[in-house]
Amino acid sequence: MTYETALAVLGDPTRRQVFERLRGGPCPVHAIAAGMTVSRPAVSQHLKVLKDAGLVEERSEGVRRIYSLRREGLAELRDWLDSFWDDALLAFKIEAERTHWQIKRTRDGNE
Amino acid sequence: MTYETALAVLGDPTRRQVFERLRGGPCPVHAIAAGMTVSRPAVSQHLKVLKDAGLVEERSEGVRRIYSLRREGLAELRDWLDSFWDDALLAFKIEAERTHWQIKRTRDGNE
DNA sequence: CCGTTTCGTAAGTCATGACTTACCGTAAGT
DNA sequence: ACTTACGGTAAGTCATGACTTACGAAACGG
Repeated sequence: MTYETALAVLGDPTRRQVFERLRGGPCPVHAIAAGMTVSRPAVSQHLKVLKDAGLVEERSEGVRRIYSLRREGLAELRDWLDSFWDDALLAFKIEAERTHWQIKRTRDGNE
Repeated sequence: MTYETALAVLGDPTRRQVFERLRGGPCPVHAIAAGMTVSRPAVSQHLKVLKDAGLVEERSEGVRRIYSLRREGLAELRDWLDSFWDDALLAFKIEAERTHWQIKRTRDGNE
């Protein structure tokens, strides 16, 4: 989805914990909940939010629902982050063209 | 600071709006609030949170407080995001352990 | 000086959403 | 068929935090 959604969804610590739990690989719900302090329904609810945000995908295996990470869901967020550094480069270039001063700066911004 | 903080802080839409407003360059508080629907104190409060998270920095100019973006505050979050792809690469590498592939994702900006 | 601009903080309100327990359907084992 | 494991959904509670207005302090202009 959008980077806004990803940020809002991953902003919650518990939900992030669920998300990171899946870095180890696909996992059924009860196994995710086992390592956490909150109840299993709470985990289910977080998984639904994560799924709606495209950060996680679900597959059925009998009575189990196996959830796994969906890294593409993070792509927009990553691009958004990168664009901030593009901003810095752009501003740097404009500034360099506008003024002929010698510029000694760090890569991150003004000082 | 940590990527957890960055995610929690940027999770709020209004706060993100304040943050993105600063992409255009340093800005005093009243000017930020001018383009928004919420009150000026609300903006101040968001700026405080952003500053505590290291995402923004403040400088005084007379009676004005000029806020500007602090891109380093995003670095940890970006690294965290990248690490997800590292996960994928690692798993892939293990999978293809017999063939000696060189996989590389290029990105500038690393200090 | 005195009024204005700028901004942070205090105090209080209110909605959102993260939990809980309870319940239901479904699949599998015996 | 009965029992158990698994997990989604409903309903209700409760705390967090995002707002508001009101106020005080600091710099500046007239």
